[in-house]
Amino acid sequence: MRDRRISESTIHRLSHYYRALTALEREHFDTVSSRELANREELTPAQVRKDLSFFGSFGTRGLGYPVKELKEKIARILGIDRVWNVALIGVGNIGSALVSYKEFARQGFNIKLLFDSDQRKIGSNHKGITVLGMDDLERQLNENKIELVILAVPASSAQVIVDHVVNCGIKAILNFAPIKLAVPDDVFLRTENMAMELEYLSFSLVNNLPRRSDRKKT
Amino acid sequence: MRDRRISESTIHRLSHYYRALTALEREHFDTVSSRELANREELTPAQVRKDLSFFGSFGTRGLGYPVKELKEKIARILGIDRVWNVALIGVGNIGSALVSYKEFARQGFNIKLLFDSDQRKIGSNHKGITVLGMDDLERQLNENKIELVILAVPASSAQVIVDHVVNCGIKAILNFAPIKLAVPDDVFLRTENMAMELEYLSFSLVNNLPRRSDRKKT
DNA sequence: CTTTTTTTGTGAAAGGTTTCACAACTGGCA
DNA sequence: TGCCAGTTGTGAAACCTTTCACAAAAAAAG
Ligand SMILES: NC(=O)c1ccc[n+]([C@@H]2O[C@H](COP(=O)([O-])OP(=O)(O)OC[C@H]3O[C@@H](n4cnc5c(N)ncnc54)[C@H](O)[C@@H]3O)[C@@H](O)[C@H]2O)c1
Ligand SMILES: NC(=O)c1ccc[n+]([C@@H]2O[C@H](COP(=O)([O-])OP(=O)(O)OC[C@H]3O[C@@H](n4cnc5c(N)ncnc54)[C@H](O)[C@@H]3O)[C@@H](O)[C@H]2O)c1
Repeated sequence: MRDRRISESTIHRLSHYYRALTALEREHFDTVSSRELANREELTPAQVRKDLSFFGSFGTRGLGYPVKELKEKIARILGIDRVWNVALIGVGNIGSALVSYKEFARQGFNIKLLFDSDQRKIGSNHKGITVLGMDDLERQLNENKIELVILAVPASSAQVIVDHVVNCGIKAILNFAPIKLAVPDDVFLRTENMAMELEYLSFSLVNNLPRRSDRKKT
Repeated sequence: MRDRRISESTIHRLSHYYRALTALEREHFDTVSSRELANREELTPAQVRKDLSFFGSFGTRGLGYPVKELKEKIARILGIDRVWNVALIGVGNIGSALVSYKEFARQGFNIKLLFDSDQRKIGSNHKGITVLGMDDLERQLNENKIELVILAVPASSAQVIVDHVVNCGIKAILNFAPIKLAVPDDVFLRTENMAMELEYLSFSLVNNLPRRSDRKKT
């Protein structure tokens, strides 16, 4: 954690390394070389070493990286060595799918509260969590120490709700509505856009690109 | 469509332009400047002009770009000026959410077939589409001229199914399982990884990055 | 204990993307 | 008709990311 401005690509690759290390741990590897780690996620050894070098020296020359330790270090860097309290707003098609997504819980993202504006949904139960109404938003977010909000509402309501959420002091939002949302500079916002991925595939098909590419700009 | 190798970032930005142009059309604008287009999607005017210049000269100096025409041109480039027949495999939490996703249909991605291996799901109906069993896969994909497959099955079965799908001649796959899948070089594969986006937010929070960034590498 | 093998960590080079800056062109107006 | 304001299209520059290549270090072999 020196002076640097770490690139988004590097951070995304850390997520890949974390996933590969989880598998390696399960397979009882004690150490792993940059080459093996790279192979598992379709990257290059040099990239692995360069990425890790931004954060310190974790390996042993001639031997490689200690699997368990490196995994913990990366978890630390990514901030997933702890539990994050998450609220999800909009318990519709995609919202209710996300509530059941085990990967989130496994990485420490604990969906603790659900909100919806639909009277028929308020009070209903999803995976043991009761859906709350929007009027209670601010108090509930505070009382439950929510730090992260997932937005799964229609595009037409998204900006209004983001404003509200930001007003409650939330600094990180994952948005699923396919729309550009405005937030203050100190709020982190990421937007998942699945249609965009399909469009990329469609472009690839009609242009018959010479080489496929998985993952989105690492 | 000259000689070039268009970057992934440029393609993703074309999707953004398309979205902005759709809105501009609805608002009855006839022309739009690179500045206005850039503002709407939080990009720079120079980038808009550079991106478009890879594909031709669509604007008029002193005036800007014709909204309707540019939108059509971009649809053409992205390959969304036609209907793509899509099959979805794995009608679980996320799979059934995706069936209801209107944005896909709106952009010409027509989810025509649903598959699942679960006996209880086979024969059931989602948005008017009957879920089929996996043994019928090859014949159905061929008969229905499916060109694109969405995979929403557990990570543990994903590779086996991809192999099967590739064997049926499918050249484009959108995968939701958080796992690295192997496909031949002539098959386009994209993997949506939502946990990765949350991890990026978590990293941002603990490292208090100086500036937020929406969208994934443009 | 010495040599060989392996593999990291990292400057430097190469490659790629974004931004700059301005000539060239268009439309409108006098 | 000539001039002005506006805006594109695009080389060149600046910036950023990836790959290369190798010295340094450690482990393994002899
Ligand atoms: N369905 C998908 O697979 C999918 C995929 C990607 C993105 N998205 C996007 O996710 C969003 C939700 O999609 P969906 O298919 O789940 O729609 P949906 O209509 O099923 O769900 C939206 C939910 O938000 C609630 N809601 C509406 N206005 C609200 C408000 N002001 N405050 C609180 N809750 C409110 C509704 O009651 C509903 O439960 C949309 O923006 C959509 O474009 C959906
Ligand atoms: N739930 C989410 O919000 C979410 C989000 C992102 C990614 N994902 C990923 O998407 C995938 C599906 O997640 P889910 O929550 O919908 O799980 P799920 O268990 O609800 O659905 C999986 C479906 O796949 C079917 N299936 C299993 N094996 C199959 C096979 N061999 N052939 C055909 N169908 C088969 C199952 O019958 C089930 O209907 C997982 O890989 C998950 O990690 C889920």
